[in-house]
Amino acid sequence: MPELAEVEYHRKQWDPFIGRSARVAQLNPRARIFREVDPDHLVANIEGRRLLKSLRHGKRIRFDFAGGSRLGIQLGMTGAMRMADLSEREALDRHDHLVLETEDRLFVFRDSRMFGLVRFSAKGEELTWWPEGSPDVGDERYSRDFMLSFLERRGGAILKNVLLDQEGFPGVGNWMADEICWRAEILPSVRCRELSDAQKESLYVSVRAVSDDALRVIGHDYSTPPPEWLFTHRWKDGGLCPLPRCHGEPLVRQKIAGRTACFCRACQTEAG
DNA sequence: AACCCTGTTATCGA
DNA sequence: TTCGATAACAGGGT
Repeated sequence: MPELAEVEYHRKQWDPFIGRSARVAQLNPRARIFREVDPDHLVANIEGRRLLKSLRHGKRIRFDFAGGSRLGIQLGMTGAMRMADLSEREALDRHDHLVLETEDRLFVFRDSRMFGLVRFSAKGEELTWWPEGSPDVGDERYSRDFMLSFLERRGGAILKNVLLDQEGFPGVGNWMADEICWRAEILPSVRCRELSDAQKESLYVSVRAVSDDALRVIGHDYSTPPPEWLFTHRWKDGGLCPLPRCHGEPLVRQKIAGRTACFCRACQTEAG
């Protein structure tokens, strides 16, 4: 389920862990999420070390432990972080692939489909999996120039596809991409090089606005977004555009660039 | 029972 | 090179 704001919410679920150390209570080394790490190495360098802080970049989470160990978590389609009471130790799910236990809590990473990923770097090992120095879309330092040069580089590609590219729009997923296009009043099927300057400006403003709104509402406590967002209507059969200007045009669902896109034919246009 | 999925990567061919 | 379509991953919801 997770993109930018959902990932932020999941990251915070382990906040009570900060300042404490844990032992690994459950880890299935054959689970696919460990395909890029050596589980023994990970365990040896995490157990007994205090968690110092957590960070997020786009859809990636990072936990920094005392002694220089860094644990990376990517939630994939179905990943979830949670805190649980010690009493739940006997009731763990078969998809709870990584469970850390402090003196009074369990901290669980669950992922049923296992499209998620665990990464790890001990002290001195290179952080190849963490993007440094390129702000994600939820960061106010995410700049116009960065977005514009990425759009230029991918000029021949379909906008929806480019919005989903984590290199250019770190954190954007399927619903955010649709929400961004809808707020910018641009059809998701346009080629990037067809966008006018005004549309590109509108796109940038929408990227930042959707990211900030999502972090504020969903990232804060997983609230349901208000009906003013496309979000609330996009999966409903017979969903109507909530913008007053088109008087409730039926929303269209269509596969674009391999993913289901949802848009309003009246509000969103091709050319600027 | 068939079909869907808020993600990512590899591969093929245009 | 760049892009899009497709499959694959593996499970659960409708």
